[in-house]
Amino acid sequence: MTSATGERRSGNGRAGRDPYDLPAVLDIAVAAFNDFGYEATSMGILAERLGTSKSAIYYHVSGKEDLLRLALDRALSGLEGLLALEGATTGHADERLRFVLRGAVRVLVEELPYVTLLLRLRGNTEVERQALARRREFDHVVSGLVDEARQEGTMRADVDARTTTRLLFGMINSIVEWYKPGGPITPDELAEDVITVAFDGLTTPSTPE
Amino acid sequence: MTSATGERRSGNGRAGRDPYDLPAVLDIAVAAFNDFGYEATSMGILAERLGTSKSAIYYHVSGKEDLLRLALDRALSGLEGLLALEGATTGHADERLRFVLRGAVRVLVEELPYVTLLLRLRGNTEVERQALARRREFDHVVSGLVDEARQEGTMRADVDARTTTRLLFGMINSIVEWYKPGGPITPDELAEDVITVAFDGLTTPSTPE
DNA sequence: TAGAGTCTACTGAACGATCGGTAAGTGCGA
DNA sequence: TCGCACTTACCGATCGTTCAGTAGACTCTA
Repeated sequence: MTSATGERRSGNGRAGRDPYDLPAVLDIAVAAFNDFGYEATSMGILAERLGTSKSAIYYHVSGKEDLLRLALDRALSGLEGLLALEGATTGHADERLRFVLRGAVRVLVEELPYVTLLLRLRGNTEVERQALARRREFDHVVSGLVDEARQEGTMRADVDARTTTRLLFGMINSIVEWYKPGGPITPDELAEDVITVAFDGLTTPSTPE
Repeated sequence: MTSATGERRSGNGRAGRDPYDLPAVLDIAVAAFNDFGYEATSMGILAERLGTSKSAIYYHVSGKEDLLRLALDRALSGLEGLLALEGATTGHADERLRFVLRGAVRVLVEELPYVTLLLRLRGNTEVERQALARRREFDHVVSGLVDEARQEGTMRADVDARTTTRLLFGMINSIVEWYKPGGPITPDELAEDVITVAFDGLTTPSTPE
């Protein structure tokens, strides 16, 4: 028997297992959403993974969409918080951009399942559309940093600005599809690699002779 | 009334509309799968988009999963065909890699909805898992090219090879999420931009003085 | 300290809606 | 008359959700 929060401790109403709190339910729900996709995850298999009944979930949240809303808010809060930090608001655009990109990698890794869910949205429901709007706003701010860095002259201007931003995000966002925390590469190394590849490219650096 | 294949031409059994053939059904199905997600797309709304009944779809395909299988096969065939071309098999690794990346962008744009569907798979069913296996095999071959280019010395070796490949694919695959054919940027320009950003990075090139 | 009542955290059965898919019938051009 | 390309009607299964009930820990009163 695998229990998420340790052994039975009594104190609850029913069976011999710790009662779930909302964060624990959310963790397991988001993991399932990422495994199967949100739509393909039924409340039934969610209950199975939690080791409870379907209806028990409704004690903690008001429904399936509520789980999604809570999860997306967590991911978006992490990203939005990043933009409020000092490193993102002061200094040269080039430095601010690097700060935000490093930070984005950090948030992405720290909140991996939540950001993964966010990045796979399709916008079917109102909850999803609102989350997508917040995500676009984040993208928009970073896009502004790219523009500034180009005007500063530190960033190449022979590639369209929008294309640049999108390729940049494509690279970073792809991390959720393959990065495994606890693996051989640390989050800091990952952020460093992203900055290196993004700014300097894959070609062997020409050493001054 | 919007009709995909022109105006009514008679000749069918029931209503006054051209009969669908399989490719036409597939096109509309894949578009719907991409709009809502495969699981979230019901045969009912698929029929609605086709302007027919649910059961009419079953005249053309054996079921929902069959539509998915046909669509994924089309995307994968495009990518696999690319690896068989001469430019992908002869020459320096660096040149072959650039050829394949350019080609990947081309296939991605030409078969945009189909590749989009492929890149969003979660592996819930056997059909999806087999498609993912073929996709991994494609990735594996390109990954080999990256390895060769590093050994040739043309590609930087201070970033982990797997990480390099994944960031590269992340950048390219992200194209399906934002590229709109018929927009201001042509597929050739897009491929060129990808190669530029990937190999030379975003930093302003230092002009020899 | 007994007993009544309250609260938390569920259980199990059932709901109407919708799912993918099937069966049988049919208008119409060849 | 044949058969292509559908049609309407319907199937059992599963969906997210609701509801009444309840075991056990806790609090309050006498």
